[in-house]
Amino acid sequence: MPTDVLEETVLGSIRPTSFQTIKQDVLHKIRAGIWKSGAYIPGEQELSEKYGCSRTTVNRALRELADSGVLERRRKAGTKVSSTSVQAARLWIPIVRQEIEDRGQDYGYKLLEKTIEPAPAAISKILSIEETTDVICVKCLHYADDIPYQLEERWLNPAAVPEAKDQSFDEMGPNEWLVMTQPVADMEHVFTASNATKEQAGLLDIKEKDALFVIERRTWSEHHTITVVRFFSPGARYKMVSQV
Amino acid sequence: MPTDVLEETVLGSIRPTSFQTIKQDVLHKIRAGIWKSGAYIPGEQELSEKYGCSRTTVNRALRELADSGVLERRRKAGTKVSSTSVQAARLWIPIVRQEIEDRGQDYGYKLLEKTIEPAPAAISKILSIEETTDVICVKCLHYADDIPYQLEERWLNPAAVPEAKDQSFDEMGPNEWLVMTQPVADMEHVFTASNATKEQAGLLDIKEKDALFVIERRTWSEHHTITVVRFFSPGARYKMVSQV
DNA sequence: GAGTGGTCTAGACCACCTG
DNA sequence: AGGTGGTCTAGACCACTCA
Repeated sequence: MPTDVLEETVLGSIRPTSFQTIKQDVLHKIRAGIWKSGAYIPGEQELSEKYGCSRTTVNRALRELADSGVLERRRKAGTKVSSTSVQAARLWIPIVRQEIEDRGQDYGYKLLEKTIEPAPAAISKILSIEETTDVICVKCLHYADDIPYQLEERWLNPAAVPEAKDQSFDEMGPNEWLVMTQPVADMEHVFTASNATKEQAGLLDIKEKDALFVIERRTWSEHHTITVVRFFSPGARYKMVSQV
Repeated sequence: MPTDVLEETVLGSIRPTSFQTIKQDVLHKIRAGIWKSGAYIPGEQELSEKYGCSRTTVNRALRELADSGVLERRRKAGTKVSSTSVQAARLWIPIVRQEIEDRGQDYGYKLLEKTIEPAPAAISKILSIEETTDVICVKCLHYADDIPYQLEERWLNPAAVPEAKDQSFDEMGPNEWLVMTQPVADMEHVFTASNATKEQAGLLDIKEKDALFVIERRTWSEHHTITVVRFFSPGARYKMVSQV
């Protein structure tokens, strides 16, 4: 057993080397420059001996590091420190109400419009339905401490959620309603920026052309595209944070 | 052994039930509404018997689903389907050059400015250094097919990367240089939107006040904040996609 | 062909939390 | 107090891919 591992054992706990300890140690070795970018690191077998634990434990540590883009692994070739800076970051996408309440602000909601109309060409394409089909269109506004926080424009596929037709969305936003009633589904997010239209500026109490942070979310269930929604938030007030 | 598992076995492979099969089956049950939002699902022990595999395998499947926010787990309480729509999405943050070349466009680079100057108050705070300390400031432009794609404003902490002082950044952008020479480190990303200043508009060949998608990235090594960088991209041309 | 990572097992102990 | 998930082990077989 090499001395540095022995030190770890003495300094650390008596419990067996955990995969988390190994993760930290690998990160340390990379950050300290001991294992350089692009270089191959020892195999699982060797590491398990050095750390004095089973290969399964080493495997979990290295696997998780590979999942987050720190390491690259290939059978037979081995494991190396990632040289590309393509990093996988974890992004938490909260529901609006929670986001606001978590910051200790009062959440407010106002329905602006709910209509059932034939899908515009662009929307029918996104929802993968015929152009003539009716879709439910909901526009609403979310407030933080009575200040407009986010504008929501949503199209719902009635074939996927027929109950939405009878839902007024007067009191509860479509987001919350969907979360409560619909099973968890696959999502795709597209982030971009746009200039506020005159209408958007009026609703959000900002100036026309002010920068908006735009989140477009598509949601699928087993057989349908459920909904597509765009959230517009004033860029001056909105930040989305991700940490690895 | 229950019939549905038997079916799986007959329809699928002869190999033992893998954690991936279980993940898919759990997702299916959730999407199909068999396991509803907020409801508790069977424990690992019970599931391992139903799937005819070891508890370890079930554990891995459920753990990964919990990691991505689909399930919530607590000891003793059990595992339930997430009721909040707080979803963890995986975000791939590529280096600019790769991003452009992956789309089959030509990558171009131009250094605008490289100075060494006392850190402005805002930057020294972010880099966790004294205000009087010198920092390296680099401004450069990235092109896709000769069209301005992204404006980069970077501050480097000389204490963390002394070699950066001697680097001209004439030919190679600081991003690529850092990736090649510095060990992988911890990162934080903040996404927001802003209006282009007159100067930014000129450089990016857009109109003043046009919406910009802004990525701010901070990078740490073991002992220092290495760098803080802001990437400005025209919102009309830039999209960042994340999928679970 | 052979070495690496990818996965599964059966069993075990433990930390945490709820009832 | 007891059940649940969290983790570790030792061993095994396999898939992939490099030389």
